[in-house]
Amino acid sequence: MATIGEYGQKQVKSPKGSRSYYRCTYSDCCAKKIECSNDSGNVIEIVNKGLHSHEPPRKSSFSLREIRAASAITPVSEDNKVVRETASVPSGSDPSVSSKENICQTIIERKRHFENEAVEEPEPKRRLKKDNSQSSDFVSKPGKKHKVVVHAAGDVGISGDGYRWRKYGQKMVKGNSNPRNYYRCTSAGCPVRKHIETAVENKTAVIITYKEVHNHDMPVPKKRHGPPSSMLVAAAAPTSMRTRSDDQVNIPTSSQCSVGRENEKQSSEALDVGGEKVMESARTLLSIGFEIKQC
DNA sequence: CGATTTTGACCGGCGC
DNA sequence: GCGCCGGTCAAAATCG
Ligand SMILES: [Zn+2]
Repeated sequence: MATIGEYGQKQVKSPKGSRSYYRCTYSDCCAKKIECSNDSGNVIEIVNKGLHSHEPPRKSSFSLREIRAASAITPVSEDNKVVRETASVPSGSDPSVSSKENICQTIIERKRHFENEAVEEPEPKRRLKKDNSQSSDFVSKPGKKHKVVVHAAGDVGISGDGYRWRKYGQKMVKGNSNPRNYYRCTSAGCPVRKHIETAVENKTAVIITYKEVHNHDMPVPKKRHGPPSSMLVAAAAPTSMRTRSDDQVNIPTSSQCSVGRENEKQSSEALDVGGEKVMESARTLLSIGFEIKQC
């Protein structure tokens, strides 16, 4: 789907056939050309997309990424920013497995709790056809675990878990105008994956979904020269979110410039799937959403 | 020059 | 069985 369409393609099976794909070298230019050739070498189809809206090649001393970000035609750029911030923040829960387990347990508890509760389906406007995918998914999902999304506000410190992540994909998901980013732990043999997506509404909110658990120590201890002992356990603080179901945790500190939009509490709270067995075998899902205030 | 991002293509599942 | 959709791959580009 992407910005325009990606209808979902399937054919073009054999990677053999010449499928030359050209793109304008200009980073900001969307012009693309695709040449589809048959095995015989004859060009069957040529697709030209986009228009060259730029002057002839020229050297740009600015990094392309910055230019892209600067373009900021859509609010998507914010997302990138968020991601970057995420990667830079240290703090992390305890590297030990126990802490993670704790967190998982907490999530599960919440999930169950909400399961009984009514499912909120705001959808003020737009999408009235069969786009009830969200609600329908939740309801109809019988024995499917997957997805435990908890919306909890917290300190930005949580965003950085201290691990190195390599982005391996980005996709637009239905029902959300913001793209979802896919990350994977850079450590070899570590199956941990992470999805980050901006909330449907309230671009300042981000939903992070962790999958699996790390089987290695933190590769990025380079932060403080001091002894890395005694971390801030309060960051995750699974116990902190007990009792009150709707922890409207507002950002205590670091919530400085709210820019144009004020702090909408909004609170999407938790939504999840109706799964009986949440964690199956070695599969552990953990999703945490939190709000980020950026200047 | 290696690590990481970018991005279209591809795959497999599921709903209709 | 087709089409939609979420997730992943991998080559090129880019960063550090
Ligand atoms: Zn890892």
